[in-house]
Amino acid sequence: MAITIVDVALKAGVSPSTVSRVISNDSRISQKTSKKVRKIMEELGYHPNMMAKSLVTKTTHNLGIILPRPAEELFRNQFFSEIIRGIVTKAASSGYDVLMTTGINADEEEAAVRRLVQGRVVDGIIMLSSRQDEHIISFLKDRNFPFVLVGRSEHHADIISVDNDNVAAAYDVTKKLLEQGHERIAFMSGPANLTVSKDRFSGYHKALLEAGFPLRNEYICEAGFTAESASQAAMDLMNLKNRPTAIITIDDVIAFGVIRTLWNNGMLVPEQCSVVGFNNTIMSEMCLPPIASVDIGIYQMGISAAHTLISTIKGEGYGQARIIVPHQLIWRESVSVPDASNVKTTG
Amino acid sequence: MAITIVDVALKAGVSPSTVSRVISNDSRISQKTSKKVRKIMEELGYHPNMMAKSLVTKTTHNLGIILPRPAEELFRNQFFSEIIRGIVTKAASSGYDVLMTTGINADEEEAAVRRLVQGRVVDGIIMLSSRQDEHIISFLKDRNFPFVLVGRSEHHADIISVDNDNVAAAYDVTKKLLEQGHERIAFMSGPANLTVSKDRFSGYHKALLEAGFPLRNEYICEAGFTAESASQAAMDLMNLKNRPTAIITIDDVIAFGVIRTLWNNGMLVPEQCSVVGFNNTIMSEMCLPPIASVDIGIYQMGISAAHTLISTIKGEGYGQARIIVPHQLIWRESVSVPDASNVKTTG
DNA sequence: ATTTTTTATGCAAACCTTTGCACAATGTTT
DNA sequence: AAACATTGTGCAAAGGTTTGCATAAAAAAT
Repeated sequence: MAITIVDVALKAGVSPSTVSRVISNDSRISQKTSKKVRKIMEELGYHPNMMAKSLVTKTTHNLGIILPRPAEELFRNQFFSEIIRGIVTKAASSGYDVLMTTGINADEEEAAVRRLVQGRVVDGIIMLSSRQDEHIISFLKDRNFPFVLVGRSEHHADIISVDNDNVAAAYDVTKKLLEQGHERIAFMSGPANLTVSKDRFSGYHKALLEAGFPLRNEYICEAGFTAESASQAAMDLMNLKNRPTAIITIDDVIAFGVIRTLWNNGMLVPEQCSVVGFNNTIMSEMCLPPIASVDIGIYQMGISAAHTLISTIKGEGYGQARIIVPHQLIWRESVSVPDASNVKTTG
Repeated sequence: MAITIVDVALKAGVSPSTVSRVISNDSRISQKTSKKVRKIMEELGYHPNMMAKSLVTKTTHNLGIILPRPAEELFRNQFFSEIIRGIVTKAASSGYDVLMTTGINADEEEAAVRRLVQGRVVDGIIMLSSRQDEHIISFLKDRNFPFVLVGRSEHHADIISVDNDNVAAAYDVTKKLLEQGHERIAFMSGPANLTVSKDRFSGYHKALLEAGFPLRNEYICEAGFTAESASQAAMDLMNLKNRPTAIITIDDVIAFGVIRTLWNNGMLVPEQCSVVGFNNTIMSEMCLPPIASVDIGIYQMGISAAHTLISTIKGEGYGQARIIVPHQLIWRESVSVPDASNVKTTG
């Protein structure tokens, strides 16, 4: 039988209420009593039962994370370890623990959320959105339950979210390539229906327009989630009469696939073609050549998400906000000024 | 005000006990009552308050994970996302959530553990040991609190742990290289004080002995945690009169560092020297050339750890066990049969 | 028709805290 | 010395479940 607050009270010759007040540093307790009680607590190795505490305070000091469903696939993407690291770090330093759960399918996922929310298991929830969780978002909103979305919701504008600006990031990358003299810049997305694909394409498009270059369909292509999936698209690009001098890819993995494909076919990066990735994963700095990429501040997003959620739980403002974490271009050897022989060709 | 079990009971015209029994599928409840109560629960959107439940059952259905302290550094290593993925997946499918916490320093870490254990926040704990947590292990053991260690404890033999066999893995790698005709095999560890460095070295040593080859000091060297740290050691090896025909490194990152260093100095892998990594991270399959590595089943370790912990919590056996997850050699292009011109040189 | 067994339900205590309110003791003002 | 303010503590209710035991109703056995 574990030792409780009344054991401490008895031994200290005070009431449980007093012990409770000592623990919460209630100003009304005298120095003397406080010291005495603390000593007994120490002696007995007392630690409050959090369940009992939560039951009365209606507070758990837990932050919930719903892991994206096909955990299998998505976890590979360094994204999740990075963001969770951010969340846990911030949470811990604010006195919160992080509770993770996941569901095998949409129904189970929703059940998990209900369990956490209605079962009062967590004080707030961070949704790692990579798909349509609109249903769950509605559920949380209806109940006015504290939550923040990492990413972007298409249907709900009036929620708290933490995200990066993919349009701006792609715009910056494209613009920088243009400044370096590249004129024939290709864009290789992931699966086209992903928001991130669309957003980054927009940025690319915008920069091109601004610089007065037309959008050329043969420079726009699509890969999947894997390096292999980039192969065909890469070769198609390089077989064009006016091959691009630079390729912007939507992810380091795809950039990797492109570089490997070119290499396998006797073409060097960046000599024959510059390649840019996204997300600045370990891979990008390790590759030969190291891949220029965009650090979209994933760790920082985790920190921000936890911070914002905790503020919301405590009722310190927010309530509605869209927090954008700044990105940063990381220029590496996979990019160079376009080769003279390539540059002069025009489309 | 949230809706409680008595709201349901009232509306269904039964007592709270009955509702409780309906929820837990108590066999004594009649079909009719059960159906009636379930309908009301549905209507009212009732969900039990887990805190209250935990308070009386002394059970939380939470698994705790203590994240290694310098979370910063270690998280980079894909290890943690993999293992957590395994843990969460298994936990979820067994009706458990996973609660993560961390401490900034040793004291905070211990405080966190006490909070979880004595505060009855979790039913069991998974320790991700990468350092001396002996103190915490003692604490858990003394209290007879369910926990499993991922890794190995030097001081405590009689605990449940999940690990891979690094000695055997390195032995297998070395043996395979010997079989391919390599005779001059170097070994590059990480920081030498790490258990993993020691174990893998043992395996290497053992295979060499068995094959009748002497241990040659100039072939044993040490790198750090990063690719850069491997540079000097790699060049030292290649500058030897009898340069090795193969290098076994303790981690893919180090293998990567070696490959890059050789490349920068005009040497090709595997033509000039074969290189083997460890851990089979994304990097190893993405590298040019892809790195032969050892899959030590990290995801599977997560699964096993969660599985074993849950069994222990439920009192289904275990109690003391050392579970070894099998490894698997993943042979890739960074290894080839030694070049004839290299082979004939002898030391 | 009575007793026994079985089946289905309810009562109330217990789990461990926190906290509003009342109260006692001490110190301060008139 | 009386009235008042201040300070420190305790009482008891509340929070939402589960569960051992008792009991009522129904079914089965005598």
